[in-house]
Amino acid sequence: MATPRKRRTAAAPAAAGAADALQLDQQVCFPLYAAAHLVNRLYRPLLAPLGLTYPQYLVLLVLWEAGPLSVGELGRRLLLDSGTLTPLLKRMEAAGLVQRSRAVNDERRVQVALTDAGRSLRQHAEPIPAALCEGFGLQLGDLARLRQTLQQLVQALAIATGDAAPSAATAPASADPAATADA
Amino acid sequence: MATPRKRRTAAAPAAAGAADALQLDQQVCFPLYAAAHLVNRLYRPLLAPLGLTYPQYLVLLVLWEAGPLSVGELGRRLLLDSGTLTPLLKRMEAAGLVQRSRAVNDERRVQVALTDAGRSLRQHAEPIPAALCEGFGLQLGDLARLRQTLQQLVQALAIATGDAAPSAATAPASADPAATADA
DNA sequence: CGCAATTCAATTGCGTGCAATAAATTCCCT
DNA sequence: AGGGAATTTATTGCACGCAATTGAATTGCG
Repeated sequence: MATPRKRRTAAAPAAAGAADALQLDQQVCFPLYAAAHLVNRLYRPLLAPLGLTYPQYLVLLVLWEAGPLSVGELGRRLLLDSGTLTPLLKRMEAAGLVQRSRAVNDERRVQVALTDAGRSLRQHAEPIPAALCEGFGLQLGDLARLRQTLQQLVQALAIATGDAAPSAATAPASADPAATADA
Repeated sequence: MATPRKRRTAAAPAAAGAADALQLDQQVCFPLYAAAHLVNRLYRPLLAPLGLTYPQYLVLLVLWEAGPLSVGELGRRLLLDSGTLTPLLKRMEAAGLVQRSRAVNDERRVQVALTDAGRSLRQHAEPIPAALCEGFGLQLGDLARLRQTLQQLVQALAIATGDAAPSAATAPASADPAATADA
């Protein structure tokens, strides 16, 4: 346990203006990156019994809420592109959770619809959000504030990266912002 | 632009206790997940000219700050395991940025040290944090608060997932928490 | 009507992430 | 000293995630 505790010691060679911007501690993106992966690890044991990965679970969340959707609409809501979604949806189809079929009115589109198995998985997923909040170690108020800030951030980043998603992924939820914040 | 604006309309079939916990809008993890990927996309065009990916950039941040480290110590600070780091470090070695060598006192360990090329890349990375904050769309205060909350979250998640990292990834930075918050 | 531009999904190639396992080295205890 | 447990890195297999490209279907414009 005696890690070589060598922390900003003697010869700091380079530009140290005011709190070096290249220091890991000063970065916002690193804890964002790390938290996202850690949350994924926390989900894994909860989703594995359902045979799901986290992005697959996200697809189900959207479909449970908004019925059959095209691949493109799914990607717009989850901020994912077809290169990610197509193989993922094929796996979910092979698992019997969704059904993919060309839209009748526009043969370019592929409609993704839940199967009975996919629909009935919902009840098994019900306890997941609550189970997750266990490991969060944040007050409910902090959690709601975090959610709101992250949604703002996603909104801004989606614009900055060119993914203008007007009614997706960042929707203001129409209710008061301090409502329950789930996993 | 007329997306099929079908938002919690008529037949909401399942349990709607008080703001359904399975609704995407209610989740904290989804904007966390989405923001992490969007940040990655924002980094990409900045890092590509340096021939780096984001996790490779993180490795450099740590090495610039804390000199030669073993693979394990790198993983402890970045919350990554050898399955991720080993091939990544091999690519960085092939690119001439780092040098991997067995430690003399403990042949199990692999020391990762910067080469001259890796060290000199630092000056090219200096403008990156500032360039990123462009697309963030948050006040500096919000950004600092977000960073602090995320660091708390990482701390809690690291404990919950078993990665107890006492002096890594979440270090309190020893200074005042409302200091400059960089990318 | 005809044809170019656009939209949409799929494919390819590469780089993470991580669980599970393997292999080498060191530690520790008797 | 000897031998099993623990530590450390590497490997394998699978699933994202995304840029770039392809190919099919539709739209739009003259």
